[in-house]
Amino acid sequence: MNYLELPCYTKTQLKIIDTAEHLFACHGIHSTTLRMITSAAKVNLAAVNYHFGNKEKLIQAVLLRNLIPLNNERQQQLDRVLHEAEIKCQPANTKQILHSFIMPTILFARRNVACKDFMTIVATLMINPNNEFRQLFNSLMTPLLNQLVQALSATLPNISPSTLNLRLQFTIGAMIFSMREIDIPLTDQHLDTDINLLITEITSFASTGMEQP
Amino acid sequence: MNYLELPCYTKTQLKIIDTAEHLFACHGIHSTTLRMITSAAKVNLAAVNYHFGNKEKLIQAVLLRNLIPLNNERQQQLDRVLHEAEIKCQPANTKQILHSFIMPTILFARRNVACKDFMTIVATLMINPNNEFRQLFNSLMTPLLNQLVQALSATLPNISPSTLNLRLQFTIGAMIFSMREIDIPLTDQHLDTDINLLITEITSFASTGMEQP
DNA sequence: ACACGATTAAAACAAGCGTTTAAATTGCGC
DNA sequence: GCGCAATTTAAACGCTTGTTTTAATCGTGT
Repeated sequence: MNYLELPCYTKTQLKIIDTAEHLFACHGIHSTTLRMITSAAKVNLAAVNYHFGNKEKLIQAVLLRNLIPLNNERQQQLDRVLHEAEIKCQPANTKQILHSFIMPTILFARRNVACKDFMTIVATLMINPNNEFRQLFNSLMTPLLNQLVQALSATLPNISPSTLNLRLQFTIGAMIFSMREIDIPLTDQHLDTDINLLITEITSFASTGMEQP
Repeated sequence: MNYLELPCYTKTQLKIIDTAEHLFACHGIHSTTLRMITSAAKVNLAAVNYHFGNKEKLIQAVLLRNLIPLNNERQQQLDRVLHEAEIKCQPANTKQILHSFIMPTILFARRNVACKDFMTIVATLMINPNNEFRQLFNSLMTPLLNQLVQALSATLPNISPSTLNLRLQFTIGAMIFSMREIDIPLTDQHLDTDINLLITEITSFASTGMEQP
């Protein structure tokens, strides 16, 4: 359920999308100009309008190209966890549920530079309230997040759904802030934590916080 | 220590700063034009350049006007917690330390619309890696955050400083995402949680996560 | 009431923006 | 190898941006 497909792009279109993705993350979506994108991608200025229609549709293409596979993977992991729990006739535990969301996200963010860049775009989207792409973003995220809350509710029936909502929000915030080397000026040491350690750390951090009475 | 002072502004300057703060949060710093600011503030277009020099210095003024009082308050709370612990001749507990940072932040974010708007700007700043104001931001935050890590280290000597760093990063992420009604599409219910409940929730969420073995 | 610095006002500036146009070039089926 | 559609190119479009300029107005000390 909810598995979405992607259009297939030509080489020029991919050059543009790849470059745009990186520049969007570095300088922000609105500060990135078509001239920056096309000159970095070594294509003509008019190529964006020719291949995508306009700048906004290019942004949407960047979002969809990354969010659809990522969400498909998250959905697959959650389905697996819920299915295994169903077999054992008992609800999945908190750590498993959160892991099904956190693990694919961190793996994606660490896959390569482009993916890491993309997560910066997503983080900016989530934080900015009046974003024109929020509706698109929400339509992609809502089904999965609702399933997560539902699964958590089954596992933690003593905690009210509104509290679970709040704590899931905390969890997503913690995850987003852990994904890239956000230079929170804690120390000057670079945070290139081992990826498996990072996944375990954030999952147990969120789980213990989620389960507290 | 580390208490900084603010310049005092004229009425016109304040009108501009107030308006800019709101528009920056709504549309992003770079998407907000001087014409948007000056027309909303009902001042002349040239007023920004006359009073602040240029747009960048206006942005810095907005940052300083909010961050300096907020950080002074955080510093005061941390000093108080550490002082009380010193009197009792035992390290402050995790919850107290985190509370000294979280409580002033959430109170500030809920003070009024302008403050809430400002936190959106801060969140965007923290997420975007190549931001031109990061250096200014870091110079304001580093001293306080280092003290926090140090205090946590004294309380939780069995947890490595790098792990504490990571978990403090989680904590800040959770806090940032809880501060404004980020429309994470969980449910369509509006998240106007009671402010004291929110502070307790996030403090204990972060504390239990911080203390796990 | 006058003078003079501080502030506001209106207009213009060059530069950069997204987009469009029209011509040049490419690539592939026949 | 020709022809035609797909793509690329270069140039220009109208518009908005941050900033500057020059003139008008304000406010206060004498």
